[in-house]
Amino acid sequence: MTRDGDEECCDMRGMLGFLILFLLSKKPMHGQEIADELGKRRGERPSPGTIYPALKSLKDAGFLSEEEKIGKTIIYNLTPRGMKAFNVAKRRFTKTFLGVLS
Amino acid sequence: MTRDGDEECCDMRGMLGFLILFLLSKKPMHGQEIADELGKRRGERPSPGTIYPALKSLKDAGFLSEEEKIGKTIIYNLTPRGMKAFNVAKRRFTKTFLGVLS
DNA sequence: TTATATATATCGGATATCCTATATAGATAA
DNA sequence: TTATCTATATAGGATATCCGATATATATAA
Repeated sequence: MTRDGDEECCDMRGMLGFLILFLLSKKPMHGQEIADELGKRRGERPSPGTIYPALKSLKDAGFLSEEEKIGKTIIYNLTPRGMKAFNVAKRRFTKTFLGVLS
Repeated sequence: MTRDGDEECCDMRGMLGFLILFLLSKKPMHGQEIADELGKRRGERPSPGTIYPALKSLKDAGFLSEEEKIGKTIIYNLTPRGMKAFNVAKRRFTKTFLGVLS
């Protein structure tokens, strides 16, 4: 149910990996923590079926390491390689969206 | 050919419509002009098969109007509705990526 | 006129992205 | 022990997104 001023546009898919790298560049977090933070930011919380495959994919790429494991809870951290990848992506992001944030 | 520090990550798909609305919120432009600007920003210029369907989709949604037509060149403009949609999306963008820039 | 360059248009499909549904395992409470 | 909650895991599939190939029309140059 969308009112007249609330036209939907631009669902901003494709940014999930970037956002995960960004969040982990601030501090190590576990999956649910990341999902919570994304929920606050985007207004929509990614489901387990979204967040865990994304984490696995980033881990397989060598961007994340499992820093600590408490029971079932896995705390992820950026690897040096992940940090580099994020910095490259951030530069691109900055250039691409220059001027959007007034 | 990617060197070690240039690990690819996060291709930022899904932002094309948003970027088009952003560019047109600055000034009316035609398709190739938009493609040029995106090429400069992202480092990759969208092909005709990418940009024109995107423009059509935004036009069909009522976000764009054809301001002027010179020969084959169509200059697009945001409609009031497109402006509203962009502002909503921008608010979401800002909240989502808070802290990423610097 | 003919050739070339530019701008737009669209189909069909490859791929990426994400979600639903489901499952498993550890922690904790009853 | 049993039940419940939380965190993680993954298959399968729906959808979105984009690109290559191709076509058309206009303007311009030779």
